[in-house]
Amino acid sequence: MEAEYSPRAIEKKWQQKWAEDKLYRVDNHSPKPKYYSLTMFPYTSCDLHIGHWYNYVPPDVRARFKRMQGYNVLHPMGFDAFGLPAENAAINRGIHPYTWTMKNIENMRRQLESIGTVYDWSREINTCLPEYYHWTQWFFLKLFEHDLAYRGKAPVNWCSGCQTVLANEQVIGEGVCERCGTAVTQRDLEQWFFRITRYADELLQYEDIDWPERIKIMQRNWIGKSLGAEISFALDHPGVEEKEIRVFTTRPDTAFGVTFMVLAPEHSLVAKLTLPDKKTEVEAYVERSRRQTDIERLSTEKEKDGVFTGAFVTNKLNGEKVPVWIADYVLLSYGTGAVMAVPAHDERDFAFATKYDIPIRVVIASPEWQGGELDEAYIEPGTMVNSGQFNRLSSQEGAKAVSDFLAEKDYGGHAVTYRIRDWIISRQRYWGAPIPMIYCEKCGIVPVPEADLPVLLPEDADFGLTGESPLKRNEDFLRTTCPECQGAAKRETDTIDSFLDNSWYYFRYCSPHYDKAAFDPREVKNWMPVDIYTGGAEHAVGHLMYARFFTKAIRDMGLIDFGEPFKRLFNQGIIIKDHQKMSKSRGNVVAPDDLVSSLGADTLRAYLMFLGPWEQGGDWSDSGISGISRWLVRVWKLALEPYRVKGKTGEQAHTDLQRTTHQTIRKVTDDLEKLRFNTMISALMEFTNYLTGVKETGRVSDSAWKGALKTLLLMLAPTAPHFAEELWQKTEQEYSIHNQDWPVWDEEIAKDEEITLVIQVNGKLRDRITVQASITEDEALWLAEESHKVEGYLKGKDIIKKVYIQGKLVNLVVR
RNA sequence: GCCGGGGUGGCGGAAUUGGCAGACGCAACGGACUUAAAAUCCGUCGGAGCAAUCCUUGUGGGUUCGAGUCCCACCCCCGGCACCA
Repeated sequence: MEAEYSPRAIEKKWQQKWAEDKLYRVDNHSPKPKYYSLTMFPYTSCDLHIGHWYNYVPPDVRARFKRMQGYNVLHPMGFDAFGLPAENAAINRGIHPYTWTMKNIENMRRQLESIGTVYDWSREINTCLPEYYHWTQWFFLKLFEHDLAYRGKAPVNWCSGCQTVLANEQVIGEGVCERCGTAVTQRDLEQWFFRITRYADELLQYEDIDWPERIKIMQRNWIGKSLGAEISFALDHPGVEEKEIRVFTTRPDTAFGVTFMVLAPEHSLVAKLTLPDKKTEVEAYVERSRRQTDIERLSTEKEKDGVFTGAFVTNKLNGEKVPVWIADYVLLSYGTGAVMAVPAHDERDFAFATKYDIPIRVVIASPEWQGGELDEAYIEPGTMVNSGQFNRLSSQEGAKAVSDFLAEKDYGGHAVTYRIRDWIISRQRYWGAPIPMIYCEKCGIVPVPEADLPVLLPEDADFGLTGESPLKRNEDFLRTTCPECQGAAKRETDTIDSFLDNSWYYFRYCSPHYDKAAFDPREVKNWMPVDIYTGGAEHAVGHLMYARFFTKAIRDMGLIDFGEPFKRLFNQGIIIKDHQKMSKSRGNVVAPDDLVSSLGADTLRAYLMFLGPWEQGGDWSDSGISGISRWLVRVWKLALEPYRVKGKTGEQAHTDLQRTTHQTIRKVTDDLEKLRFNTMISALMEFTNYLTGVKETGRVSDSAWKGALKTLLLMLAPTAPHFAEELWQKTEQEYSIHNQDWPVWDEEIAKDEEITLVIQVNGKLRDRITVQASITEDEALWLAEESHKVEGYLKGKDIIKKVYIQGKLVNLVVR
């Protein structure tokens, strides 16, 4: 009797052997076709939980499958190591972020190794090491050189919890910090920006990539392209230089219905326009909106309010004077920060006008409109009325006609506006790559020369949260000399948003230790773009959009010749427990280390893939995993307990075995291609059950049996790498199973000889008969009508129609 | 409110193009083995009914010879966005 299946013993053994043999070393110069399989690298936190495994195991299985299929597979792993959480955790524990991060990485690497992943660890990257962030800084300089990085003052998102500025993409839900949940407020600050808006239009193009519809929609919404018109309103105000205020509208067809204008409270003209007797009220309103958090300010429940400035502008289209108000429902950051208010055709304007008793004039007639007053805003398209020469045009025609007219008269014209804002990358925190810029009194903003990179992050820092970078308090760091005039100068002390680190890591994997540049262009040409990228959907408008922007930006610098980094994107679901998200506070976290030591990595790998469709996630069940354990033990016995031919071997048993084997190869291969891991496991289980029956009856030759068993082990290898390797060795096959070819199927052999013909009467199942797959329509119909079970349903009725579906069914329609 | 995804046995989930609903597994129940239990093996397992048979994929309609699958209306759950002029 062979040894029992003991995962603990075999897993360690093989992991060591594979590492010694450098089995997973990726060769850059292989003649095989390349396949770049990328999984979003983890943020360095304390521990990997079962959710991480759910992210890493299925791609690992697929990468192993692709290797066996003959591809040269790059399936690397690394760590996203800079950023606020590490710094916060380090502060809380009173240790240095570096120490904390490196300790975590060590643990995470150990955990990732323990699950039997195929990563080539010689390619590991770590974003917080100088050999990496040297090039993050270099890219910053390149973006600056190409006018894609600039310093500017703008109202920015401020998180008082993290004491730093956040990018728009890091503000989530109703305006809270994605890291700490604190309500975000606005501050006017000088910051570094990346000009992602320059790529807004190109980012809307998805023709060349295979991405989930959902992610594309989220990005489209985030970019928020709106077509409309910009319209100039004449301003003639004592003591004010500006002679116009421009607004953006998506409804130029309503321009004759403007009865007031609203400026954002922060608009630069507010102070200049406000009449002396309105000053107190206006200033109080501006002050109040400045202090509100975005949650308060943007709450849709809040009643719209505002203040009249006392000023008027003239609508150039009809010569009417309309009052200028300020209100916080108008955002400075969108359009021109000013809107023309058309209360008859906009809900917000309607509410506002009703509240302050401002006239409401209908300029778009609905088909039902009789000329009376409106009870609510009519926002649908209609026919233009009260609009001078544009009357009787439809909204659509009118919008174009009005815009054309505006352009002709130089009153404005067609315009496009985006919701997306430039990417703020300054962080007033320690744990990040220093922004490689120098401020010189004489020369102004001077980039650090490339030769001086990296600008090292000093080890000693005082992490107290003050709202300013801790680097500012480090004199050795702060004081420097100007690269241009050699005079005394100061360094930029803010650090780079870690989203830049992870916007280019997949380029680094191609040549992870290259020290002459961020990447070796030949290796990038060899490996990029990524063939499949897998990870969580939460990165839809953050990381995934930044990475696309980054790739397009460096393409335009001539560094690469493609604009999309990830050909195919796939988002896995999340794994839950007892219908709830796993979290420490709920106490329902499944700890993988314990499961590995009790059940084994292979069992856990197979179970994670079995519990549900990968894109949907699934419900973790402690008892469910025992089904996988039992299955693997059954396979173990099937392979190791001797096979005995019983009686005469039969031709039929042999063809059956061949057919089932080839059908299983087809199913498993297809499921792996389509990332349908749960049904792949089912198919392997069915095949196991089938082989158990074959073994019991013993009607196939010893060699046929061995062949089928070998195929089963090969198909198991990606899922259960240690288990399959052990059985491969025990059945005296050549090491290593992971270097074998993936089995292929023959469509002819996989073909069914016999089929079950379904007989229906009026669409209801009445009989099934087993027939040759080659049956003709006439034979099938004849058999159906002759069926004993069907007889009763046909008695006394006329068959008015006979439906025959090749190889499937007969439906007799009777009356 | 808008945009995605989803709703199938006690549970997780299967079901190419509209063609045998419930694969595979868990749990449960019955049996074998055992002094006993665990493990293992064999069997049953959507509901009603003694049975023939009938009912059954969130609800209600529709198209079709035939609907889990397509169309219309609605309900519920999950995720995202939400004053964007």
